[in-house]
Amino acid sequence: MNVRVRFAPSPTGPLHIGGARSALFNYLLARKFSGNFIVRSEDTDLERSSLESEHNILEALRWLNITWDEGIEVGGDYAPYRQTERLNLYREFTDRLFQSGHAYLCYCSEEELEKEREELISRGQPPRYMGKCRDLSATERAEREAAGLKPVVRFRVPEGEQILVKDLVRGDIVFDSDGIGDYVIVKSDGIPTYNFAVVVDDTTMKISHVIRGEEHLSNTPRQILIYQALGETAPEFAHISLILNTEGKKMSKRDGDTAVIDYRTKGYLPEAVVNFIVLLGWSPPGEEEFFSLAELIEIFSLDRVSKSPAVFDLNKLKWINAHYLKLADPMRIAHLALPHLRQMGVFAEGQLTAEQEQWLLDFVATVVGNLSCISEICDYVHYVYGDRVREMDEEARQILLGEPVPIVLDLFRQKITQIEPLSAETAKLVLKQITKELKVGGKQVFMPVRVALTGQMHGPELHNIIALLGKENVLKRLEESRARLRD
RNA sequence: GGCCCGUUGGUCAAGCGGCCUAAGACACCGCCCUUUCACGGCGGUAACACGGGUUCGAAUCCCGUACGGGUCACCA
Repeated sequence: MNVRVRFAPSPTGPLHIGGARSALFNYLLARKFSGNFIVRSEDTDLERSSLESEHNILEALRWLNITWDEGIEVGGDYAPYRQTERLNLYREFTDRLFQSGHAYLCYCSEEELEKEREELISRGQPPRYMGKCRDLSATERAEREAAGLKPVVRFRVPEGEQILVKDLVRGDIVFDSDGIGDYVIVKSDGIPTYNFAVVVDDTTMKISHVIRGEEHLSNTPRQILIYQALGETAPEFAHISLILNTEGKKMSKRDGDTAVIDYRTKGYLPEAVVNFIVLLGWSPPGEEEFFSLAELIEIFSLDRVSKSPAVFDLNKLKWINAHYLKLADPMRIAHLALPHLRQMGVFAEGQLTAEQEQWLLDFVATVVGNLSCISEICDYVHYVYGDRVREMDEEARQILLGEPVPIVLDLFRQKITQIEPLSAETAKLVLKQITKELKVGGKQVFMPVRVALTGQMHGPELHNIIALLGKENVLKRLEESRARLRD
């Protein structure tokens, strides 16, 4: 069987984590079985849909390296791939449903429907449409038309039927058709609703597997009913669990960091985000946890997808990202870090000089092991850039008050002044010589120099700091610390 | 409220009736390495929601209860 899967977001906001995971699972399955992955747009909500959101979603997918064979911007045999461009098709299918008696026009007003809903709830019944317009006669319809009422099209839900949803991750689920009221399939403005359009699209695009979020599970029987009315076979379904925030609620825009693209600007690597996302709700067969997209295609399978919801754990994402950061080409990290450093004023706009480029590369190399995302590099700038020493805390001051400190710092200044050229290697040598000449422990040398230079007791490798700072800044910082000591 | 889904450590999760005195990972804590932070290495704390069955035997199967979630739109 030819595997054809799709990701069909509604372009009403940026791509969020949950959507990215649905897209990823679909993509993985398509690649695994040499099938097709389709991306389309469910933009029938004219109010909230925007091209901007659509762009954002596609951009985020591309960033994650989730590519599609058919769909928006790439085209394909089943184009168009935007629902608002497929209106004629939906009309055809609506006609088919009218002809077979599965659909009818409904003229009920919003107020009427609201009243009905309230009554049902107060009687302890599920709110649903009870079928008032089900069997309107031709004259009754004409009356309402004459009164200027705009009808919607409703689907006639059969009575007393059991609807079986065979779900690839949750097993068989049975729904009772009596719990479902006749629902709207075409709005009064002629635009189809989701439940109808999705069926028309999936069936005409020959979709074989529908992998989507759990929130669609209770919609599935409605859709199956339409497949049956149309005489089409429904695809296989797989409903994956929701992704929750730390409070255990469904992740929503309000939680902030839900937009995938934000992770790019914060300096997460796409391979890390993919690796993290796939581990939410899917578990690998072995103990290895790091996977490339290519490896995931090999080993991914729906039967290791979890039924229970997963909480988004930023700690784990950071850890995974740190891992990929260490593996990545320093040049790549440098380029990604550049905008952050420009923002901090370390670099002006425009082309870097060869010297600056080298400095950037060295900087990245000395701190990349400590980063869990690239924007954190900003926290390290003060160590290695500029001639001013950072405000120091009491503990650090104490270090400078130590007995042999002036001698150590003096000797250090002398040697630094003389050394040519000043590099990480020569700086290392200088430090070593001082411990030898003064016959003191390493800590007696390193700590005072570190504090005098950075104001901090912690930080990157000292010799790298010295080299990155450069002779001039080192001497200025030394002078500043000495002045402070005298106060 | 009806229907539907879910419930293993703080988090992600393995587990598909005996291998479970429940794996692994993140986080946390400790130790080692080290001039510092980190990286790395080693170790530790910590869980089968509850109650009934079924079975020689249940985290695993069944039924209830509780809790969480989804859905019931002219949103998708």
